[in-house]
Amino acid sequence: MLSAIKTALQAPARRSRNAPSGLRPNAQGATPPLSPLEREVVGLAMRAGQILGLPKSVGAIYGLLYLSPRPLTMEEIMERLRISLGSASQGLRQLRSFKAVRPVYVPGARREHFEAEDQFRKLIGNFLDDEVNAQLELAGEHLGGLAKLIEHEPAANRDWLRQRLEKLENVNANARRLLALMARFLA
Amino acid sequence: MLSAIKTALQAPARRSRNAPSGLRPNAQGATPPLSPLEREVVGLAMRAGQILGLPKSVGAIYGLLYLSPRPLTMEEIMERLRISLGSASQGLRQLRSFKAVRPVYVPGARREHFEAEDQFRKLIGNFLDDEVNAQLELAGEHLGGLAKLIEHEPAANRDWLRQRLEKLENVNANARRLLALMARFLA
DNA sequence: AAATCTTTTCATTTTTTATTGAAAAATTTG
DNA sequence: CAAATTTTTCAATAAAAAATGAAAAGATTT
Repeated sequence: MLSAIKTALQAPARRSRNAPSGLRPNAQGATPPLSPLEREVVGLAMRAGQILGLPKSVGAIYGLLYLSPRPLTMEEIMERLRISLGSASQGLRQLRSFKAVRPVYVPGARREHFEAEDQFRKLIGNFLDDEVNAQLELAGEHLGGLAKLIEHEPAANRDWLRQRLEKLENVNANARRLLALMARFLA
Repeated sequence: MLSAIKTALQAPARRSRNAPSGLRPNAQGATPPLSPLEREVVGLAMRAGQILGLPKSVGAIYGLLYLSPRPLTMEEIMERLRISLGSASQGLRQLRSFKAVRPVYVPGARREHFEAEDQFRKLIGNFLDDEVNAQLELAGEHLGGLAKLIEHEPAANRDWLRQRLEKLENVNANARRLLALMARFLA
């Protein structure tokens, strides 16, 4: 686990005196450590994200924003989670890419602020579309080309292999149906 | 990617002369390289497995067995996929643990033989039960304890935080419903 | 348009995960 | 029950993934 986040999650560590490199300290001054509630929710989001194959820092950012009553800047995110500039930037980019997080206009603020999408329907819908469906289609295309490779197999196996490939195609088709069912459930 | 599997997938490489360490050469003699069809299906299984968070070698083993008209021994799996003893042993263990592969009795054979479970209903059902459901329950337990942490938050935020936590609990409940729906679809 | 501030990029470093293979354990055979 | 064979375990290594932070690029202000 990212040791900085581990630290942020476990120890109510005191904030380091030095500003993170390349950015000047937040105007407000001290960044408070994560509260117990925040630690829990950030941890939860990290685990949930990992199931979907996201880096821990990405889940952590989402968790922090989800529990924040006001939009946060990238700098605040960095400081509170104790992650680097690069992680914060890339994590936010990834979260924006599937609309789990959106930039919000904050009047008079120079820095960009972010807030979490809290409609999980949308979140999950996007994920199913972008990730799962894409994979299914890719697999479907591959499967199409396989039948003709059977000719290169020993004659004795061909019928059996044909059955197996057919079964794979059924699975693909059923997976699409299941996906559609899930989409309906979410709507 | 595991370079040996990469090799096995791409080059119709000639079998190495030396027997793999610790095992004497297969009685039948030469192990044929993967056929084009096998290469495709093994690759497909690797990718599918990765979506579920499995190591590539595990997906590869399943793919090879899925396309094999007869049960294979661990040694045959090692040789054909060109993976190590340890990977084969651990991969088979993992596959057996969620019943994607089962040992088959082959009369007169000393070595254990394996075949792939080809009923994807069962496979997916097991996966949903063991992995997804377990995670949901874990998350559910965590969520239960969070409400009392709200007391430690600034009073001004408490109502808002309560709403957010409530939403999370709804999501958890809905996810369970969705899981039940999927189970019904599979049956 | 120079200076200042903010964000992105990306080569390097760190961390995590997967693989290997020798040794230990278990099993089977004679 | 000893020898031979097969399977599992696990410490070491290799490969892959994530995080870091300095430098480049992009904005905004004065």
